[in-house]
Amino acid sequence: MKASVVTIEPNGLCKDCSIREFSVCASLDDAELREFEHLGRRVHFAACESVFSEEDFTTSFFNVLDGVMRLYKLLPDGRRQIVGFALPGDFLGMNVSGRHNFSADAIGPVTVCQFSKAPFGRFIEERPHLLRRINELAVRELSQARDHMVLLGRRSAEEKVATFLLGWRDRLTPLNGPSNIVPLPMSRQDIADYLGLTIETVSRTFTKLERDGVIEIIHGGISLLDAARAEALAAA
Amino acid sequence: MKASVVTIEPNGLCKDCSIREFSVCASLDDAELREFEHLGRRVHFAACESVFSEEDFTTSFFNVLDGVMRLYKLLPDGRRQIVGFALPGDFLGMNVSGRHNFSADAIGPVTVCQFSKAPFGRFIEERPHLLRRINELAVRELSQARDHMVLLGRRSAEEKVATFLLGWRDRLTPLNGPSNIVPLPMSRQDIADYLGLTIETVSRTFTKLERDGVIEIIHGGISLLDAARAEALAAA
DNA sequence: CGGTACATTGAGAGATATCAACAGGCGTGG
DNA sequence: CCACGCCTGTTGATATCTCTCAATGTACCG
Repeated sequence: MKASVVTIEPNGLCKDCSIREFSVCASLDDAELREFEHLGRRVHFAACESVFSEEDFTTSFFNVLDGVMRLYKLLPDGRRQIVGFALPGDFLGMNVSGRHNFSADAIGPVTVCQFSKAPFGRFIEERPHLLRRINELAVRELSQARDHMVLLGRRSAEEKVATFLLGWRDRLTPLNGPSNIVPLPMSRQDIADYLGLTIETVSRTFTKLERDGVIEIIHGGISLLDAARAEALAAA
Repeated sequence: MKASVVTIEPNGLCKDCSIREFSVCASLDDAELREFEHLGRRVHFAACESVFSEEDFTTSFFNVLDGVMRLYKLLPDGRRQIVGFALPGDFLGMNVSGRHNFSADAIGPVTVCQFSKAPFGRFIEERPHLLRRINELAVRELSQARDHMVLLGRRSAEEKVATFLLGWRDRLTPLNGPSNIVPLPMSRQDIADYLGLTIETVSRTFTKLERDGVIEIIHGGISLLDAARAEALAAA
């Protein structure tokens, strides 16, 4: 959460954008895309930089192009709940109050496509299909949010960790292709704050899963040795 | 969660609808409203009836007119997480998969305005401002969902209960006007499943809050004696 | 009046948190 | 190139909060 010191570079072309099909822009045709290109600018963030903070006035929307971000809320006493991780293709900045309702920072180096609120709003105004796409993303997020509530409220530590690993693997699949190697760019503390646990419990649970032959802990992630058993532990 | 035995009555007029200003329909003008009237039908549900179930194919959208519903998800072993309570003005049925992603049943008698999916979809198609309104509701729900994640993942039992009581009071204010009497139409079990606690812990926490002079437990709800202290206990 | 469902209360158990020590990796600097 | 220190992660011992199991109480309804 360092101060924001970003680098901006000229936009690449939307049609070459690797994440276009996953993103809001998937709903735009070629002509619209060319117009759209002028609205966004590519911005880089270094590891641990803040992209925006809860309660900031929203001035931009962000489309994640590369890297991973943590999205979180803090209680006044410092307790933190990570409400999600943002991956390439994710769209951030929607709100009703004019303020962000969570904070976001880069976990590793991150590239985003940043859109100023007003011009982007005008662009949407005339393109209901883009609005429909945005709504679709919001509704999908809402569904994920509800799943996560179930996890936070009703699952044991082991179920939480197993569910997280499988869910994270599944989210990475469209980006990296299917694999049993699951990279975990976030820290144990991040995982703990995402799952509503402490760092120690996360660590112990990882170790237990490894002892049980479900995973192997490797540098920067885990290897999923027994996906079937992990599924069973996740309790659907 | 009884089988659905509903009664249907002819529609009243949208313009007389008491919850119109809180609802999706707030975005419609008089002419649209007259057309809109023909799309929805008023449907009643008795206490504990199921309105729809998770994994059901969505065939309708619902606008709650009267009563309270619990929205919940179940784990395979029966553990339940209530993901929200629906009040008059709430709009249900948005999804991306074509299936509901939670179950909904009436807590007491409930009246909804039910819209068949296809005609409603067509109506929206031509009215981007309605879509914008729906999107606004989705984004607001998303924000609430994230707040609830913080509660589930990072708050103590006492904080959870205090937060719930204050939040519930605030949600009722636009409907009933401000009051320190907070009706609780849902059971202790419902509250427990909403807060990620057991019924016993909820009961004990209520009792403790009463002993401490923060609330008084009354029939069908509580009286908020010391709102300031409750706010403090809720830890913002 | 009795029965049922819901709520409260109590005693004890258990899962996760807390507090504390230790290990390993990595970069820095001698 | 090695030594040191820092940061992250792991492991252990203990505490504590919430859950579980059980009993009792209370309101509603036939």
